[in-house]
Amino acid sequence: MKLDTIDKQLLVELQRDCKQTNKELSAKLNLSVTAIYERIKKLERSGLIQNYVALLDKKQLDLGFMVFCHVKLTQHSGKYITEFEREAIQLEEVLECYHVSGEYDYLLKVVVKDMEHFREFMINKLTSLQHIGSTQSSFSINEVKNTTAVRL
Amino acid sequence: MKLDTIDKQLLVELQRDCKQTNKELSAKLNLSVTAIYERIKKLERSGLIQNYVALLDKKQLDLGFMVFCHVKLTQHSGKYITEFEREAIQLEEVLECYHVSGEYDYLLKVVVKDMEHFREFMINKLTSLQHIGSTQSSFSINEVKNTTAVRL
DNA sequence: GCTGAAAATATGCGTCG
DNA sequence: CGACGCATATTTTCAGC
Repeated sequence: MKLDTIDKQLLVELQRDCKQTNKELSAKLNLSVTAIYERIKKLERSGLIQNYVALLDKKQLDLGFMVFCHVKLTQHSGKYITEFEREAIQLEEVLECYHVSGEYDYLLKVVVKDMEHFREFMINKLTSLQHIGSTQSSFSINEVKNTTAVRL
Repeated sequence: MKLDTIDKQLLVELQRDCKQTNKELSAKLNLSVTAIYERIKKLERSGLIQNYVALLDKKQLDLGFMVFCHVKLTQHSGKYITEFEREAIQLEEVLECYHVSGEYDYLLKVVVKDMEHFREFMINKLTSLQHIGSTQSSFSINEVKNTTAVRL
């Protein structure tokens, strides 16, 4: 889909705060409420806007402990990869999972309450997955930047 | 803030789709529209709901190339750390940046169009930051899971 | 893309358990 | 205190141009 300057401004705004009313957006972008409405619907239909979500404060939910787990599989056949991925997706502590290049096969972003819970996760969930070779974990000491908004 | 079962269900729903109407939510949770409204306002006021955002399809925006950059600083004094972080935050290609434990000091999630653009980013932006020692990059081969929603 | 009206929703209030 | 129903302010959504 081809985007003009107004579409891009609109996406910048919606990535920042998707609960703004069309009226507010129309004032910012100097367009009528209907024009804003039509543009947003078009962006939604095209799939460019995937969904609208609420972002929560993980600290308040006792999920302030973030760990990046690098995972190596024992073998790399298609069957092993598919099986590992199917199981990894199910783990609620795993917010993100990427098949990556380099020494390790996967990079996982894991969110738990504290070290105790991470230990539980490692023992009972991650290392008991099929085909897991070795893992290496890095703990987040400080979240310097974390945004879902991309440049336009 | 103390959350009961209904609050948790509400947060599950809002993490999935924050554009649902209070009417839809009231049907799902068997509560009145007003009760849903009051609960959401309370969750917003407490800061537990941080914000509402639109998530976009990066592929369609020509940002389908994701790279994880592990960064080592030349020194680790407070001054160097602060300076690196202040500069890293500014980079639009960097969606996330964490100070982490382990061999490398930082883990960055970088989003660009393709390898060419990543090369540009490395040469002109990342490696020209102050106090950068070495870096090691892993390319995302496959995004297996990527969610913003946490368990409740 | 705009204006203007209709339908749906959000929001504030008084009241009840 | 928190849930409810009702009344009204706002917003969304849809014609017609």
